[in-house]
Amino acid sequence: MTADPVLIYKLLRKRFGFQDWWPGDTPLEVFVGAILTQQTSWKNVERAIANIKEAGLMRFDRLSGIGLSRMERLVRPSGFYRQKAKRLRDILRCIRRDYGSLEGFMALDALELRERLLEFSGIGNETADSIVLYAAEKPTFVIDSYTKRIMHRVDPSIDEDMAYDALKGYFESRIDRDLTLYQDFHAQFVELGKRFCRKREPVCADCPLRITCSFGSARLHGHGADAATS
DNA sequence: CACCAGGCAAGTA
DNA sequence: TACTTGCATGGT
Repeated sequence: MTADPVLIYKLLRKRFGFQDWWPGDTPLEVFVGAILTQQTSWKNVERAIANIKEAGLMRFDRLSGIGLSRMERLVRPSGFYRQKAKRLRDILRCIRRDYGSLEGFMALDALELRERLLEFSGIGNETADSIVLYAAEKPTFVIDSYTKRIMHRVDPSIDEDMAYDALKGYFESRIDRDLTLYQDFHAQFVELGKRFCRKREPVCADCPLRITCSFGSARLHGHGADAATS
Protein backbone atom coordinates (compact mmCIF):
# COMPACT_ATOMS: atom_id res chain seq x y z
CA MET A 1 0.00 0.00 0.00
CA THR A 2 1.16 3.48 -0.77
CA ALA A 3 -0.17 6.98 -0.63
CA ASP A 4 2.52 8.42 -2.84
CA PRO A 5 0.65 10.81 -5.15
CA VAL A 6 3.17 10.40 -7.95
CA LEU A 7 2.66 6.65 -8.05
CA ILE A 8 -1.10 6.98 -7.72
CA TYR A 9 -1.17 9.30 -10.70
CA LYS A 10 0.90 6.94 -12.80
CA LEU A 11 -1.48 4.09 -12.04
CA LEU A 12 -4.60 6.12 -12.73
CA ARG A 13 -3.18 7.56 -15.91
CA LYS A 14 -2.23 4.15 -17.15
CA ARG A 15 -5.66 2.79 -16.34
CA PHE A 16 -7.86 5.63 -17.63
CA GLY A 17 -5.68 7.58 -20.04
CA PHE A 18 -5.38 11.34 -20.29
CA GLN A 19 -8.73 12.90 -19.46
CA ASP A 20 -8.68 16.30 -21.18
CA TRP A 21 -11.16 17.33 -18.56
CA TRP A 22 -13.39 20.37 -18.34
CA PRO A 23 -12.84 21.55 -21.90
CA GLY A 24 -15.07 24.62 -21.72
CA ASP A 25 -15.05 26.85 -24.77
CA THR A 26 -14.01 29.91 -22.78
CA PRO A 27 -12.76 30.85 -19.30
CA LEU A 28 -16.18 32.34 -18.61
CA GLU A 29 -17.91 29.07 -19.42
CA VAL A 30 -15.59 27.22 -17.06
CA PHE A 31 -16.10 29.87 -14.41
CA VAL A 32 -19.88 29.63 -14.64
CA GLY A 33 -19.76 25.83 -14.66
CA ALA A 34 -17.62 25.77 -11.53
CA ILE A 35 -20.30 27.58 -9.58
CA LEU A 36 -23.28 25.80 -11.06
CA THR A 37 -21.85 22.33 -10.47
CA GLN A 38 -21.79 22.72 -6.71
CA GLN A 39 -23.60 19.73 -5.19
CA THR A 40 -25.05 19.03 -8.62
CA SER A 41 -24.41 16.50 -11.36
CA TRP A 42 -22.61 17.85 -14.39
CA LYS A 43 -25.47 16.75 -16.62
CA ASN A 44 -27.75 19.37 -15.13
CA VAL A 45 -25.05 22.01 -15.37
CA GLU A 46 -24.76 21.36 -19.10
CA ARG A 47 -28.41 22.23 -19.50
CA ALA A 48 -27.97 25.51 -17.71
CA ILE A 49 -24.87 26.37 -19.75
CA ALA A 50 -26.77 25.50 -22.92
CA ASN A 51 -29.53 27.90 -21.87
CA ILE A 52 -27.04 30.71 -21.45
CA LYS A 53 -25.37 29.98 -24.78
CA GLU A 54 -28.63 29.72 -26.67
CA ALA A 55 -29.64 33.09 -25.31
CA GLY A 56 -26.39 34.51 -26.64
CA LEU A 57 -25.35 35.48 -23.13
CA MET A 58 -22.13 33.51 -22.64
CA ARG A 59 -20.12 36.71 -22.83
CA PHE A 60 -18.80 38.51 -19.80
CA ASP A 61 -20.07 41.95 -20.79
CA ARG A 62 -23.57 40.57 -21.27
CA LEU A 63 -23.87 37.96 -18.55
CA SER A 64 -22.58 40.37 -15.93
CA GLY A 65 -25.39 42.75 -16.74
CA ILE A 66 -28.55 40.66 -16.83
CA GLY A 67 -31.32 40.78 -14.24
CA LEU A 68 -31.72 38.38 -11.39
CA SER A 69 -34.96 36.81 -12.56
CA ARG A 70 -33.50 36.13 -15.96
CA MET A 71 -30.42 34.54 -14.43
CA GLU A 72 -32.67 32.35 -12.31
CA ARG A 73 -34.51 31.14 -15.38
CA LEU A 74 -31.28 30.33 -17.17
CA VAL A 75 -29.61 28.35 -14.41
CA ARG A 76 -32.69 26.61 -13.04
CA PRO A 77 -31.81 23.09 -14.28
CA SER A 78 -28.66 23.10 -12.17
CA GLY A 79 -30.60 23.23 -8.93
CA PHE A 80 -30.35 25.67 -6.00
CA TYR A 81 -31.17 28.15 -8.72
CA ARG A 82 -32.12 31.11 -6.55
CA GLN A 83 -28.88 30.97 -4.61
CA LYS A 84 -26.73 30.25 -7.61
CA ALA A 85 -28.31 32.94 -9.76
CA LYS A 86 -27.84 35.61 -7.13
CA ARG A 87 -24.31 34.59 -6.26
CA LEU A 88 -23.22 34.25 -9.86
CA ARG A 89 -24.65 37.60 -10.80
CA ASP A 90 -23.19 39.36 -7.78
CA ILE A 91 -19.77 37.87 -8.46
CA LEU A 92 -19.75 38.82 -12.14
CA ARG A 93 -20.87 42.36 -11.39
CA CYS A 94 -18.23 42.74 -8.72
CA ILE A 95 -15.49 41.54 -11.07
CA ARG A 96 -16.62 43.93 -13.76
CA ARG A 97 -16.65 46.80 -11.30
CA ASP A 98 -13.22 46.06 -9.84
CA TYR A 99 -11.33 44.63 -12.81
CA GLY A 100 -13.28 45.62 -15.90
CA SER A 101 -13.08 42.21 -17.50
CA LEU A 102 -12.74 38.56 -16.61
CA GLU A 103 -9.28 38.45 -18.18
CA GLY A 104 -8.20 41.31 -15.96
CA PHE A 105 -9.33 39.38 -12.92
CA MET A 106 -7.75 36.14 -14.05
CA ALA A 107 -4.46 37.93 -14.62
CA LEU A 108 -3.86 38.03 -10.87
CA ASP A 109 -1.28 35.54 -9.69
CA ALA A 110 -2.65 32.23 -8.45
CA LEU A 111 -2.54 32.90 -4.72
CA GLU A 112 -3.99 36.38 -5.01
CA LEU A 113 -6.72 35.15 -7.32
CA ARG A 114 -7.60 32.35 -4.95
CA GLU A 115 -7.90 34.76 -2.03
CA ARG A 116 -10.11 37.15 -4.00
CA LEU A 117 -12.34 34.28 -5.09
CA LEU A 118 -12.77 33.03 -1.53
CA GLU A 119 -14.07 36.46 -0.51
CA PHE A 120 -17.14 36.01 -2.68
CA SER A 121 -20.23 34.50 -1.16
CA GLY A 122 -20.82 31.30 -3.08
CA ILE A 123 -17.22 30.36 -3.68
CA GLY A 124 -15.49 28.03 -1.24
CA ASN A 125 -12.21 26.14 -1.37
CA GLU A 126 -13.02 23.64 -4.08
CA THR A 127 -14.73 26.10 -6.38
CA ALA A 128 -11.94 28.64 -5.97
CA ASP A 129 -9.29 26.08 -6.84
CA SER A 130 -11.31 24.76 -9.78
CA ILE A 131 -11.55 28.25 -11.22
CA VAL A 132 -7.86 28.94 -10.71
CA LEU A 133 -6.88 25.60 -12.25
CA TYR A 134 -9.30 25.24 -15.15
CA ALA A 135 -10.48 28.77 -15.97
CA ALA A 136 -7.39 30.83 -15.16
CA GLU A 137 -5.15 27.87 -15.94
CA LYS A 138 -2.74 28.29 -13.07
CA PRO A 139 -1.47 25.21 -11.20
CA THR A 140 -3.24 24.79 -7.86
CA PHE A 141 -4.39 21.43 -6.55
CA VAL A 142 -8.14 20.82 -6.32
CA ILE A 143 -9.49 18.69 -3.48
CA ASP A 144 -12.98 17.27 -3.66
CA SER A 145 -14.95 14.59 -1.87
CA TYR A 146 -13.66 11.89 -4.21
CA THR A 147 -10.08 12.90 -3.48
CA LYS A 148 -10.67 12.57 0.25
CA ARG A 149 -12.54 9.30 -0.04
CA ILE A 150 -10.01 7.70 -2.35
CA MET A 151 -7.00 8.83 -0.33
CA HIS A 152 -8.61 7.55 2.83
CA ARG A 153 -9.11 4.14 1.26
CA VAL A 154 -5.62 4.08 -0.12
CA ASP A 155 -4.17 5.04 3.23
CA PRO A 156 -6.61 4.78 6.15
CA SER A 157 -4.32 6.95 8.21
CA ILE A 158 -5.45 9.84 6.02
CA ASP A 159 -8.63 11.04 7.66
CA GLU A 160 -11.57 11.46 5.31
CA ASP A 161 -12.46 14.62 7.21
CA MET A 162 -8.95 16.01 6.83
CA ALA A 163 -8.90 19.80 6.52
CA TYR A 164 -9.03 21.03 2.95
CA ASP A 165 -5.80 23.02 3.05
CA ALA A 166 -3.98 20.18 4.77
CA LEU A 167 -4.77 17.64 2.05
CA LYS A 168 -4.12 20.24 -0.63
CA GLY A 169 -0.70 20.83 0.88
CA TYR A 170 -0.08 17.11 1.01
CA PHE A 171 -0.34 16.92 -2.78
CA GLU A 172 1.31 20.21 -3.63
CA SER A 173 4.35 19.39 -1.53
CA ARG A 174 4.79 16.05 -3.29
CA ILE A 175 4.04 16.85 -6.93
CA ASP A 176 5.75 19.22 -9.33
CA ARG A 177 3.68 22.30 -9.96
CA ASP A 178 2.64 21.57 -13.52
CA LEU A 179 -0.63 22.86 -14.95
CA THR A 180 -1.53 19.91 -17.14
CA LEU A 181 -0.53 17.44 -14.47
CA TYR A 182 -2.66 19.13 -11.80
CA GLN A 183 -5.60 19.37 -14.15
CA ASP A 184 -5.40 15.74 -15.18
CA PHE A 185 -4.75 14.47 -11.68
CA HIS A 186 -7.99 15.88 -10.38
CA ALA A 187 -9.80 14.57 -13.43
CA GLN A 188 -8.40 11.10 -12.74
CA PHE A 189 -9.68 11.19 -9.18
CA VAL A 190 -13.15 12.08 -10.38
CA GLU A 191 -13.08 9.33 -13.00
CA LEU A 192 -11.99 6.74 -10.46
CA GLY A 193 -14.42 8.05 -7.86
CA LYS A 194 -17.43 7.99 -10.12
CA ARG A 195 -16.70 4.49 -11.31
CA PHE A 196 -15.25 2.67 -8.35
CA CYS A 197 -15.27 4.76 -5.21
CA ARG A 198 -18.79 5.96 -4.61
CA LYS A 199 -20.06 6.32 -1.09
CA ARG A 200 -21.52 2.87 -0.82
CA GLU A 201 -18.90 1.09 -2.85
CA PRO A 202 -17.52 -1.87 -0.92
CA VAL A 203 -13.94 -1.56 0.16
CA CYS A 204 -11.61 -4.37 -0.83
CA ALA A 205 -9.12 -4.90 1.96
CA ASP A 206 -7.01 -7.20 -0.21
CA CYS A 207 -6.24 -4.58 -2.84
CA PRO A 208 -3.30 -2.25 -2.48
CA LEU A 209 -5.52 0.65 -3.41
CA ARG A 210 -8.60 -0.58 -1.53
CA ILE A 211 -11.01 0.77 -4.11
CA THR A 212 -12.96 -2.19 -5.42
CA CYS A 213 -12.22 -5.68 -6.59
CA SER A 214 -13.66 -5.28 -10.07
CA PHE A 215 -11.29 -3.14 -12.02
CA GLY A 216 -11.04 -5.03 -15.25
CA SER A 217 -7.95 -6.28 -16.94
CA ALA A 218 -5.77 -3.17 -17.17
CA ARG A 219 -5.23 -3.31 -13.50
CA LEU A 220 -4.86 -0.21 -11.43
CA HIS A 221 -4.28 -2.01 -8.20
CA GLY A 222 -3.38 -5.39 -9.56
CA HIS A 223 -3.31 -8.39 -7.34
CA GLY A 224 -0.36 -9.38 -9.44
CA ALA A 225 3.11 -7.97 -9.66
CA ASP A 226 2.88 -4.89 -11.84
CA ALA A 227 0.86 -2.63 -9.64
CA ALA A 228 3.74 -1.05 -7.83
CA THR A 229 6.25 -1.13 -10.64
CA SER A 230 4.49 0.32 -13.65
C1' DC B 1 -39.36 5.30 -1.31
C1' DA B 2 -34.42 6.86 0.03
C1' DC B 3 -30.16 8.43 -1.45
C1' DC B 4 -26.88 10.86 -4.18
C1' DA B 5 -24.55 14.48 -7.28
C1' DG B 6 -17.68 17.50 -9.27
C1' DG B 7 -20.56 22.67 -2.11
C1' DC B 8 -21.33 26.67 0.35
C1' DA B 9 -22.94 29.78 3.87
C1' DA B 10 -25.24 31.06 7.96
C1' DG B 11 -26.67 29.88 12.34
C1' DT B 12 -25.89 27.67 16.79
C1' DA B 13 -23.30 25.99 20.86
C1' DT C 1 -13.86 24.82 16.40
C1' DA C 2 -17.58 21.45 15.31
C1' DC C 3 -22.10 20.45 14.09
C1' DT C 4 -26.74 21.48 11.71
C1' DT C 5 -29.73 23.21 8.26
C1' DG C 6 -31.30 25.38 3.83
C1' DC C 7 -30.75 25.45 -0.84
C1' DA C 8 -33.56 22.38 -5.35
C1' DT C 9 -33.15 19.75 -9.57
C1' DG C 10 -32.75 15.19 -11.77
C1' DG C 11 -31.10 10.41 -11.82
C1' DT C 12 -30.86 5.59 -9.83
